[in-house]
Amino acid sequence: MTLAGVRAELVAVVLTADGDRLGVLAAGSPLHLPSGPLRTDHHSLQAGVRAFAQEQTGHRLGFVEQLYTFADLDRQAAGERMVSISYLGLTRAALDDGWQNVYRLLPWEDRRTDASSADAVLARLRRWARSGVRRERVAHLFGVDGEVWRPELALQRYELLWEAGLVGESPSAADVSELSGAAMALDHRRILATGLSRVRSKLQYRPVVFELLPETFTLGRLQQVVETLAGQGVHKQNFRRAVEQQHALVEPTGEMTHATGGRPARLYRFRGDVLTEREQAGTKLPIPRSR
Amino acid sequence: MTLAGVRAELVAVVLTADGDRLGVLAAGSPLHLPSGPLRTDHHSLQAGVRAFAQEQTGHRLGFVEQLYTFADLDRQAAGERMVSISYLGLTRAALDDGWQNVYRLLPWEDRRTDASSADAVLARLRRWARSGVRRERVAHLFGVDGEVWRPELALQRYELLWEAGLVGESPSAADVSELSGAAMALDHRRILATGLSRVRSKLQYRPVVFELLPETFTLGRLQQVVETLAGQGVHKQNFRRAVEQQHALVEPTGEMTHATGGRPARLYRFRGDVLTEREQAGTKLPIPRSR
DNA sequence: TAGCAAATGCTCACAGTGAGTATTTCCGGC
DNA sequence: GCCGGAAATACTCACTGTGAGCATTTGCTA
Repeated sequence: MTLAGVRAELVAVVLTADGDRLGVLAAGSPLHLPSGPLRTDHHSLQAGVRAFAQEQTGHRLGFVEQLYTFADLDRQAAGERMVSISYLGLTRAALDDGWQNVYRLLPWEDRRTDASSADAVLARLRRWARSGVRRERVAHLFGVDGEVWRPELALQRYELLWEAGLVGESPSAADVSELSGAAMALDHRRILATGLSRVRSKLQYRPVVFELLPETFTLGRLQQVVETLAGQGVHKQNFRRAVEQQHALVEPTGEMTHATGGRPARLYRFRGDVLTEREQAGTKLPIPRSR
Repeated sequence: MTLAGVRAELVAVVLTADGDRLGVLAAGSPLHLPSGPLRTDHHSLQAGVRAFAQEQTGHRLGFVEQLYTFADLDRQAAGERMVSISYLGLTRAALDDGWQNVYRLLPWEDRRTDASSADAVLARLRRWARSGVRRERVAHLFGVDGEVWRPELALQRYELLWEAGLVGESPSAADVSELSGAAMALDHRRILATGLSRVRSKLQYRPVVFELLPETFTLGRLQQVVETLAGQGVHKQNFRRAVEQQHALVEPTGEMTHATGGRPARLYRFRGDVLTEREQAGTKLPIPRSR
């Protein structure tokens, strides 16, 4: 039995939504997500993430949540095993040169437009997936052949593309640089996909986007942020209905803004008790209403 | 900047359902979840969990999934920081003395009966939660005052009880041994609650319980396992309807069993493609059907 | 043979949700 | 000052999913 020498590091997927663009903090070539060693002066992992993110990037993280811990052997360096604990962080910032556009790093995840880049990936995928099982998987993950597109499956889509050799870092990758955009270090694109999946999942049961919006906002702004994260347009009228019905989520401030280009819009703010992180969605089990 | 010396260990929440009892592997006094150091001969973390679980307990794990990584300072020993990577594992076994009954360690999580133990906890909680915010939290998590009980909030309920000093390991705990059952080491009860939350969450979008059932089974058996995990009874007819509608989940084998005590029941098996882990549920966003 | 137990079959009402139409109210340009 | 565009806001409608309950089947056991 061989005990491993271990080094531990934190890796952060820091996202921000600026208009219709989704940004992630990453720098260098190949691109690295911000990361740093685990230190003893961090009270907790979360505190560690907040601290080094602020030090390295100058951005204060609002929402922080653990994603996944990686420690596969291929991350091992010189006899010491590397344990990477990845975190998702949301912050509010304008996209400058510290930020990368997520939808250039995972182009197939943006379905807001007519998705020409997605089509390119899909065409290559179809060639790879001739057999039944692969084909079903493609259909399920990419929402074709009668299946629906699910934004939150970003990680599984990445994994499928990796298997198919359609992202730059695949072992079997050939000429795919135009499909997956800029090179990313190690498995950082996978970690990014994990973060995107997570934030989209959270979006489903509660618009956990208040970290990405100013104090007050219009429903149109809120919808835009949601669409930016989901990578997909939503039905405007129904979106407002859903948000407004979700009592205890937002409330009108009473003020209006005229800066929308059309009819003036009511301003809203998130209600305080939303901040106490109400977790999780309704069950799908047929549970009796009574009792 | 102080770099931490780090030790890494794996901790497993291994669950099994035996009839109406939910079992978790734990031994010793106080009870320890099975755990072991991270070793270099493990290809991956998952492989490591499978290996040491099999070595320590003799049980082969079916489903395995990472839960959470803990590394708070209070887990630190002698200058070396301990990073605990916890995993959920499901297996099929009969409850013998290696197993503990989950609903004795988290008694308030069992709502299948008239829940006298849950009432005891709730009474203490109400005394603790007089103020508005606390009261709302209690209502939300414990499904009182018009709110519904959500099985998958097990972790948040544990955390609330911990804050309220109503579990044995709370810093502010008084005479609560009768509420939370046997003592558990470190934060192992929290990790157990995390595992329970996770398995219940997964249950919502897909009955990921085939690891807990034999090759073939009746819908009644399936329902019993689901109820055991969820800690809650479900509506029988609607449960069958849900399962049967969920095409591609189960299929009848064509055989019947007479061992049910009533009318003979059709036997079912899980369909093969379920095993390829179709992730995640339908979105709650009002996304247009067309396109 | 009666009665029980569990499985199975079927109906119904209602809430939630996707979708579409219509109306209001500002701005900018002419 | 008037007109068209843009966005916000308001309402309606059909359909489906889901909670609930009633009814029937079919074995076993007393």
